[in-house]
Amino acid sequence: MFSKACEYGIRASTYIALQSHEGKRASLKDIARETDSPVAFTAKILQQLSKNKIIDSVQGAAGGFEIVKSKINHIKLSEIVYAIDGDNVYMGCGLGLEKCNANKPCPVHDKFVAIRDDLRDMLENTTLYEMTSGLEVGLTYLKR
Amino acid sequence: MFSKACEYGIRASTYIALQSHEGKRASLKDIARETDSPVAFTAKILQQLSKNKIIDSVQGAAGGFEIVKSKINHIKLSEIVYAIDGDNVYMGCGLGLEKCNANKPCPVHDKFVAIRDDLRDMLENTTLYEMTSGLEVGLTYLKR
DNA sequence: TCAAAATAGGACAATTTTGTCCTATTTAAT
DNA sequence: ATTAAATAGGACAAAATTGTCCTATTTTGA
Ligand code: FES
Ligand code: FES
Repeated sequence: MFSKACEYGIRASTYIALQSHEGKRASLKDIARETDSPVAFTAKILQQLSKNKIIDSVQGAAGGFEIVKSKINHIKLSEIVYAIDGDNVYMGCGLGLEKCNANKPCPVHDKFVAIRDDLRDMLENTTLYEMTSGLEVGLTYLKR
Repeated sequence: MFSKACEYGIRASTYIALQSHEGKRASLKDIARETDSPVAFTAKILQQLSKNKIIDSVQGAAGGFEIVKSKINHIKLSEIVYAIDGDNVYMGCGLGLEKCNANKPCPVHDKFVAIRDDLRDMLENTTLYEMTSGLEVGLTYLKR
């Protein structure tokens, strides 16, 4: 569904949101540990998210990554997915034809678009805040 | 969503079904041309589908690939996807945790499972026959 | 000022996926 | 029988994705 990079990116963003909500800055090491992700690879992804203004990075000792509190409620999964995986999730054809196109649809077009739209809706309606709410009370997990 | 191999596999199977329905056997060359897929790579995928009893292959001159007419109506997309991509579509976690697990769910579990189940339903309820019906009348396409 | 701790970023390596090429085998037609 | 046309399958190559390593830079705090 999503690339590994995107999966790591969502998990990392969620953890950063969780920490930021408590006023804590998250270090790369912590993020990688708490999301069970490879450290250096995660670093690259965080750079990408930072360039896309989804997270903020602070260099230097006591630096790390954070998300402005007021944004946690507004950042949607769709933004993260788009920043890392691009628009394939939203525009791709289920059978791999060059872009989905209703004017020359593949045989699964109608059924596929319905599912893809549900997925888009889901991503556009799920905020980082929503992602963190179950974590705090031990209802959901970012690693096992 | 699906791997390239799987996309090619679905397109190839659909074309073979279309030809078999008219009593014609499809050659690798024709299949690759009519689905705009790389010939040798498609050959490997057809072998896989053949081993999984989804299509039949006939060696020798005038050989090719075909699907028993009575099966066209019964072969579901889910079987093709499973034969090529395995069970990741059905069991995978949206955030990449080792297998989806409702007892230790990731933060998108509930929403993701709903979409994944819709996708599964779609694949399990779409037959090759249904895939071909629009092709014959020029309503849908296997390439552009 | 200096050392330590952290991110930034370039270069590289490993793995997986995608794709090609060549030879063997099978079958039909001559 | 021989040849031609087709799939089977192994070995290999290319490309994309995933992951590592090292150095530079930034910042804090002693
Ligand atoms: S054309 Fe294939 S999904 Fe729209
Ligand atoms: S645990 Fe992640 S989707 Fe079910």
